[in-house]
Formats: sequence, structure tokens, C-alpha cells
Amino acid sequence: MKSELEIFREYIRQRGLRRTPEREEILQQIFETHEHFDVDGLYLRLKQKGAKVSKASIYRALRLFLDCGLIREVDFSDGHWHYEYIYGHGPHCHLRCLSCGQIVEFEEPGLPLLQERLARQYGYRIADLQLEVKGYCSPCQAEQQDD
Amino acid sequence: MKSELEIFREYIRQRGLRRTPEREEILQQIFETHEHFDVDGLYLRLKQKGAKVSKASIYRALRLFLDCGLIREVDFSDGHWHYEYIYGHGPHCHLRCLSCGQIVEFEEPGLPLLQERLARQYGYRIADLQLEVKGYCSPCQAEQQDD
DNA sequence: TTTACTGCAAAAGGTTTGCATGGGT
DNA sequence: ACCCATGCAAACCTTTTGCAGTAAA
Repeated sequence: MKSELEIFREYIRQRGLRRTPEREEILQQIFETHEHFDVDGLYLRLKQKGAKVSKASIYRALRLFLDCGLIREVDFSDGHWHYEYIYGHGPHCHLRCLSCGQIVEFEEPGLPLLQERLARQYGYRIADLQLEVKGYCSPCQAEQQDD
Repeated sequence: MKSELEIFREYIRQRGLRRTPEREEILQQIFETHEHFDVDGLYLRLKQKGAKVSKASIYRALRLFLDCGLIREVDFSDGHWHYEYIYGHGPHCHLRCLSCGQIVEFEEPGLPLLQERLARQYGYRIADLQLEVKGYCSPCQAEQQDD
């Protein structure tokens, strides 16, 4: 299996774009941690590492990573975008606590079949399927009862 | 079954809030069309009808409707919130064309069971479960091949 | 009479863009 | 040498908020 960097470099070459240290540093930071991230967090981690990248470049780079399928947008409905690294990972869903922000990842084995069924039934070519669940975790439920 | 207006008036009374023509006009506009909507569209339709409501009041009213369970937020990942009227309707999911914006609604009967399973398995009290699918409809797929 | 609600305009917060400079190819 | 990419700051867009006036209760 090709590495993330190889995938990206190929993509860059095919489009006649340019290979820059900024883009590759952003990409590396993303696949080093393998977690959900948002632009602010990514920017801070890069700064702490001493990398010199602007937020504008991060936004511009993310669009490329999305386009070549290395990451995807995840919607946590909290006012800004979240992303997750997906290359080489099975699709998964999120169960998120609205009170403390905890995120549980789970897999739902039936989703690929559902995706096929939808594609067939409605003639769609499906690009993304998101199952996102919001609620309150046990500790936060207990706290709420104290009020 | 109580009407939407009754539900809302009860909610208002219980909280010691005030019953205003603006709020009820917004609510009526929402359940008159029974479709997905966003703030801009709702504002335009109200204006065309001759109603005098500001966007600020719409935003403030929507929070109340969300809170009393008449509507819910739907995420189309396109930069602003969408809403849908849910009182008296079964939960449903959306299949949306990224090219022309067409929206197909479908039901996924397994979701309530999945919701129970997640609640039990992780100790969560679940507030909302969204299954959103993005892709390209047949006509738009055909168009893309022409390029 | 009290105090919640409205409209307006300003603020806020995240993302995009114009522009001059810098750096791949 | 060409022109894409970067950083900065300004612009942009949606949503929220402060405030003074208005209107439910």
C-alpha cells in the first residue's frame, strides 16, 4: 500500500501543482496523530513543533487532501469544521457527548450495504455517508441530575 | 394530537415567556410548507408574505422551536444551518446531490434499534442521530461524463 | 408596572480571498 | 523565467449580541 505522502505527491504531480514543504508538513502532522482534528488545533500543533505555516495555507492544503481522499470532513455541529484522516481506515461513526465533548468511535457494519442499496435504489454515485450521534455520556447524565 | 401551535404555546407558558405575533408567524410559515428550510429562505418567504420579522428574531425563535422539539437541525455541510420540521413525522435521512442540490428523503428502519444498542453499550442518553449521505444523482453523473 | 421581545447595527467567529513576495519547476 | 504557493490582512458570511424602544403579562 502506498504511503500517504506518495498518494499526495502523485496527486500533486498529476495536476501540475507544486510540492512544498508547508503542504507536506501539514500532511505529516495530520497522519502522525491519526485523530480528529480541526484547523485551530492543527495550527497550534504545527506552531509548537516550530513549523512556519499560516492558517490560510492550512485551509488551502486541506482542500487538496479532501480532494485526493486522504481526509474527510466530519460534522460535529459546533460551528466549525472537523476533519479526520481516513486513508487506510475503515469508515466509522461518532457518538459525541454534548456536555463534555467526549467522542466514542464505533463501527456500523451494515453501512456499506446500506450505501450500495441507496446507490442502486436512487441511481446515485455516493461520495460520503455520515452517521453522527449526539447525546450525553453517563457521568454527564449523573451531573445533570444534581441540578 | 396537539397542533404545533398548541405545543409551542404550552412551552411558552410553562417557561414564563411571551406569546408574540412574530414567533407564531415564523412557526406557521415553517409548518405550512413542511420542508427543509434555512434562515435565509424562511426570511424571504416571510417578507414576501408581508410579515415584518427580522433575522435576529428568526434565529432567536428557532432556538425555542428546537428546544421544544418541533424542529431539528440538519447538517448539509454547506456552510450554514438547515432545519426541518419534525413534529408528528418519523425520523428520516437525506441523500443529497452535491451537484444539483436535489434531496431524496429515505427511511432507515434499523436506526431506532441502533440507537438503543448504542445507548445501552456506551451508557449514553441519545439526543439526536443523523444519517446524511452525499453523492451525485444520475443526471448529474451523466453530465460529468461529458466533460 | 414589570420585564421579555423586537429591530437594528455592531460584533463575533470561522473561512476565503486579494495582493505582493517568495520559491518550485 | 514562469507562475504557483505563501503569509498577511482585509473581506466575507452566517450567527450572536448590546441596546434602546415596544409591548405582553
